[in-house]
Amino acid sequence: MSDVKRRQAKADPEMDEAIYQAITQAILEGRLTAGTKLAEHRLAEAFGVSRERIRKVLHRLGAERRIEIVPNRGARVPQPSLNEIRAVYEAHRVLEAGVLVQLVRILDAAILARLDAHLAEERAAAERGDRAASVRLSGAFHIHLVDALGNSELSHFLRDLLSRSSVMVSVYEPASQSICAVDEHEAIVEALRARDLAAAIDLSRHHFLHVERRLRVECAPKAAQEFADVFALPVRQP
Amino acid sequence: MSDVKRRQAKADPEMDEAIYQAITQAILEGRLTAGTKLAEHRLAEAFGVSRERIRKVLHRLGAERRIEIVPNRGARVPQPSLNEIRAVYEAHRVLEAGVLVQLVRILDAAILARLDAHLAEERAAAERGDRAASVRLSGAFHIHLVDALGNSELSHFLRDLLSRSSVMVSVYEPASQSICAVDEHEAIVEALRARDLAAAIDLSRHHFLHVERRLRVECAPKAAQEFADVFALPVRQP
DNA sequence: CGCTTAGATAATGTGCACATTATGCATCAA
DNA sequence: TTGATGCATAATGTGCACATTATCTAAGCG
Repeated sequence: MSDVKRRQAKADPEMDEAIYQAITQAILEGRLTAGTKLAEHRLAEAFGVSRERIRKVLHRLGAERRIEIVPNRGARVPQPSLNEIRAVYEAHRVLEAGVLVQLVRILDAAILARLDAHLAEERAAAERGDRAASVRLSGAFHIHLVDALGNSELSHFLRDLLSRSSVMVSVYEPASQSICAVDEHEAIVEALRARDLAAAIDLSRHHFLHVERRLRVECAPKAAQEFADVFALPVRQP
Repeated sequence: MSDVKRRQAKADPEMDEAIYQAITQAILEGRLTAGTKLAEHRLAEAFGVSRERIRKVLHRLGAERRIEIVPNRGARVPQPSLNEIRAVYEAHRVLEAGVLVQLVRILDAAILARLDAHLAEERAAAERGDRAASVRLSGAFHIHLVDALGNSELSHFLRDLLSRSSVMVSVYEPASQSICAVDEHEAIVEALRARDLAAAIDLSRHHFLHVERRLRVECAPKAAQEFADVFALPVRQP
């Protein structure tokens, strides 16, 4: 009672979210390579929290297909096959075709202005050779397209696909090339501005085929990482 | 030790899956109406399992947006607003447009044969006035369309949308009308057979607009249900 | 009479102990 | 040397006890 016997941490949804974001970001940014074992005890120690909290986050990640969970055998960072990657890209391509169909119907000056502003930003990053920004902005372009519809279902699905393809790119994509050609993005917006639906869909299709063609089967059998190095923030001071 | 003190149930993923399916089906079939509180203790008692098992299933359902979970306040069957329902239908419409774009490219005799077979089944159900079968088959038509692409990502997303719109229909749709007109489905297949993409998209679009137009705001404030009646199977014999 | 508030009660969140299962390793036989 | 087998160890799954939070009720006050 009055003892300092044990102190139970109060309900803290922010901590759950912080751990969730930390692991998600680590996978997206490639700090956690494919195939890495995610042991509950190790993670609990690295974050300085109890094992149950890690367990809850891990199951949530498993339900969202971001990690792979095998009963009684724990969780791993998935190593998708080339076919699964192609399926994700194809799904993105199919979805974007549908988005374009709807977009030409509701297109107005405000939407075009937002897309133009993004293209300018993207081109600036490409011209100054900022690869990190280029990767981020090339993904953001497709997010802008679907967000223009204002449909949270579609936006959520696309972000899910994009987060999955990001980790895939980090595994299979040769790092020397830029992800998306800015020219192709600009061409899509021009077709939209001209209300040329067939052209926009065709450009989008070829754009994705270009990206898919760059994929190579390059397995990255990196050594096991130390979680304390992967996650910078959870260093707790005594 | 050797006592019959307490017996821990061995790991049983099938039980988890059974409970998950039971709750999902109950929501889909309308046995659990919108707004019903899903108390952990009540569910544990109804299924005859421990509270932690229910808790795990509930969090999984919450992650998939099938139920609504508020921290420290428990889980409820969601009562979506009319706008949210429209968003789900719009997402379905946008996705199907993209599916049609890809479908006309890979269309062959086998796919058309499967679609024709389904249409015959659907028309037979409509002509004999089997409303239950009509509802089921009209949803299955759209599943057939996306499954023809053989992309599990797209199939999974569409099934998710369909399961969400099913519960919505049970809440908002007047029960006297059939969900989908078979004629409209047949017209879409005919446009596909003629490789007329623009017509197919337009037919699909109007088809969904017809369904959306039927939606009415009809709140169903039914009385609280007894879980023992809702879930038939978990009656455990002593 | 209406509003606020304090206590009682019920439901959810968390940590821990233990059961169960998988894995690594040494030993032995062919 | 290679393969199989049994044991030791570690990791995951589950139930329970307790802390925390929300909800309900009723008393008190303006």
